[in-house]
Amino acid sequence: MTAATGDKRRLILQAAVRVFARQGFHTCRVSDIADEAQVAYGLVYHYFSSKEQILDTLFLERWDAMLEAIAQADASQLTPEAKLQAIASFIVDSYRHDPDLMKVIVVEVTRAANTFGRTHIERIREAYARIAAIVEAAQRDGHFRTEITPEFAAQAFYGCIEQVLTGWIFEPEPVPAAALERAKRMIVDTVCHGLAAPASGRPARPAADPPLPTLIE
Amino acid sequence: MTAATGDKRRLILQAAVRVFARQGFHTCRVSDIADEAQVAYGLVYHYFSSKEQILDTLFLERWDAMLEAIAQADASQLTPEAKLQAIASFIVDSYRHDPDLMKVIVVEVTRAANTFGRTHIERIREAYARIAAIVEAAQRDGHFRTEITPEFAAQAFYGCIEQVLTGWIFEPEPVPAAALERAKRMIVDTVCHGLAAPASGRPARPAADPPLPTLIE
Amino acid sequence: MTAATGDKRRLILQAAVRVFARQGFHTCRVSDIADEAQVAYGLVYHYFSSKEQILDTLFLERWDAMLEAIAQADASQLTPEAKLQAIASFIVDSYRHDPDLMKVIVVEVTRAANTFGRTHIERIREAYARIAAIVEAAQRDGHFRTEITPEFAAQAFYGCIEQVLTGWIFEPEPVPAAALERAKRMIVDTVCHGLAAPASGRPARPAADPPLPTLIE
Amino acid sequence: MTAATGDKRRLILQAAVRVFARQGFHTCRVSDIADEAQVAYGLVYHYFSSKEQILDTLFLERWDAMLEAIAQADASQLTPEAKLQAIASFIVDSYRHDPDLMKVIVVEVTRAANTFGRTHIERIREAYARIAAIVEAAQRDGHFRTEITPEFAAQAFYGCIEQVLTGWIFEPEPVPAAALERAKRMIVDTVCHGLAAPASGRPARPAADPPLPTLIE
DNA sequence: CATGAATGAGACTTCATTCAT
DNA sequence: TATGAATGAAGTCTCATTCAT
Repeated sequence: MTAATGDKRRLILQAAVRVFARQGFHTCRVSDIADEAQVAYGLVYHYFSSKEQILDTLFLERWDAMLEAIAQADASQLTPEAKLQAIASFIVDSYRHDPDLMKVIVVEVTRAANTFGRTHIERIREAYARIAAIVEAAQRDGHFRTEITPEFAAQAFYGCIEQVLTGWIFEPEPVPAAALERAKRMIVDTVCHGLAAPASGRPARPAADPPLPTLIE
Repeated sequence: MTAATGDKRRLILQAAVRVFARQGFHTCRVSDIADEAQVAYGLVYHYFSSKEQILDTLFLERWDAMLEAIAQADASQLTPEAKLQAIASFIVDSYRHDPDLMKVIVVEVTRAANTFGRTHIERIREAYARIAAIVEAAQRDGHFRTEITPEFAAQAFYGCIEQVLTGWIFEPEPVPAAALERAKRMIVDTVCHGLAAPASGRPARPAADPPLPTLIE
Repeated sequence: MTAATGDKRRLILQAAVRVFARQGFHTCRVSDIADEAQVAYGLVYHYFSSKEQILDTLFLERWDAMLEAIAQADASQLTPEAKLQAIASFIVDSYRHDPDLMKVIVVEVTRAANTFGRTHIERIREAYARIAAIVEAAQRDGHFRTEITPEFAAQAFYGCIEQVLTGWIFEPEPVPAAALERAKRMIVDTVCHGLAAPASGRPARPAADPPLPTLIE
Repeated sequence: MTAATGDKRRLILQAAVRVFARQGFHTCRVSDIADEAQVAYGLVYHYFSSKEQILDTLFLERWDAMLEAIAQADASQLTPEAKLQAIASFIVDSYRHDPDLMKVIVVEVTRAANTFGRTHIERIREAYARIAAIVEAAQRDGHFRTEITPEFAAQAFYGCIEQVLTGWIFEPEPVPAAALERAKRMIVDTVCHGLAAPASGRPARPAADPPLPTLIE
């Protein structure tokens, strides 16, 4: 007996992660995936109906885990800031655990406004909505201020994380674990407390917004 | 004779923006661009050596304008927060002025880690570096606190903006001007002052970081 | 144990008839046959060496029955017209008994001039030859006139039948039994006595063949 | 200037006729057509959207010519028998003019009950209907007897012709012109006057239809 | 400058067939 | 017998790019 059923299927998925990460979804060929998995070309189509479906499968598996993580954070007894910390940690740890997979998800799905992003937009927005719900609750109980709408706050928080991931993705060398840990803290620190020095106080919103010069021709 | 030289060239570039925005770079055909521009197929190759070069041209034109805008902001006498405000405004106004172009740049270039993003990585990082320089100066003169590294701060700031843009990009309907204006302020407000209510004070960094449960299997 | 040996083999053949009839030989997959027969994929190849061989088997089984029927008709004491009637009846009854099988034979074999028709051409012509032999004998004993060559007469007779079958094959609904019976009679009536009204007499072959306008450019 | 526009398009159509006739639609490759036409592979797809569309084009062009020929025959002042003669002549002459094209139409379309035959069934039936109309008119004015329904008569007539064509199609050698001419006459003679010797008279329909032995098991 | 027909390499997908169990 | 995973050759269609006019 060789191995469990679905053995090769998992092999193909893992190979696809490496190939998509290395070459990009549009640039790689199905044969690249088969070669990487060391299986016959046709076997890819035995398990998946198309190249797209492989990516869909990868995304959905991982994204559902993230939705679950956000839900768990939300359901916890932590402070709002700690909840965001838990989410940021989950995503960063996901990256640590499988950087290629996170690269694929960020590069090929969540930003692919014309292809997979469009396909999975509902699932993606579900994550933002759950983060926004955490913020909204925090505003109600006074932990967070109300000038920032929850939806915007969720975008800022998630955008901050994704940008950090993007930075790592572009790095040629693996990112040291310490940098990952530092990023976890800085993400939440920045989003919760801002860049401004506390001394400077909150400028209580500039009395008159300085008319910013539009630099567009 | 009809118009100035380069007339058709500009027509093709503008058509490419619309087509790339609508269908995506990889999904569209050169003939789609020619059709959209209402010029002959071959003329596209008279002005550009490849489909890639069209996107390169679009990106470089716009990105250089952004680098210039950041430089201008940095060189100004504004407070650090106002400088960031100027940059955010520039980008949001760029979106208002030509949403398709910004969509193309964000979707097809700055996140395309395997293709154009890789090609233009130096130019892209130049923007982050310039923002980081603004933050660094602000830290030196006490406006900004030093717990957040300038590089990280730049990522957070730009990531926040790009996420907001991404949200708009995914919207089926045009975003109202008021929403754009509101976003400009919220971006800077969030990044500079954070989500936390001032009453809650800066938690002075939790004495002991709560060991966050890693949800990775 | 369930049933006799070759049980599954027969199951596969019957399933193949339905699948070939429904989808056509070229358009169906071997897996479609296995699914229809509710047997494992590999079992098809246990009993048959290829998809082609399944069709060959189906054709040969049925066609030999037809050759036998023609031979029986020929050997009988019936009048020539009754012999043709017996053959027409046999074919029509074959259709009634298993329309799918007849459809497969007509559509996939007897007209498939480049594939199976070519392969089985000898067997197919054997049928025409036997019909021609009946006509020839009828001409010798004065029942049939000699202006029509026996070979041509056989083609006309068989072609008439096959066209009627083809019409039924294209029908979406099953053909009522009464229509089948009517067709049996009309086929022989037409081929033996023609469309012309008896009053009009045989025009003794037009003295001068009117030069028919060739409509080919 | 080389040649008229559509030059290559016509070249491809003609090559397709030869290739479809030689190898069959399902068995040939698009590259075979391109090779036969001595044009680049891609040019085939410049003019036709698929291999299927090439066959559709060939069929429709020719079939419409046939419908027109039938209409012309019907509109003429000829006797019913001469009208059928004109139609048979047209089809036989079509075969003489381009045997490959007729082979393709008969083999790949009019009998392809699951593929092209189904697609073009309406157009095909239009031909039968027009022939039936001729027969019906002949019945009304007493030229043709009424025991055979016009629809059946049309099937018999057309089936007879198609069977003759099929015989030629299976011949390895070109059919001599004399054989074509002979066939034209025999087709109409058979269908109009039948095989039975005139002496034998019309058997006034057998008083009691002899119960024909069903040879089906 | 402008046109669009022509080229052909390349990629996805299908599916008949084999084979280990 | 029976199963269905595994194989890989083959074919359709796409489309960036070239080129003759």
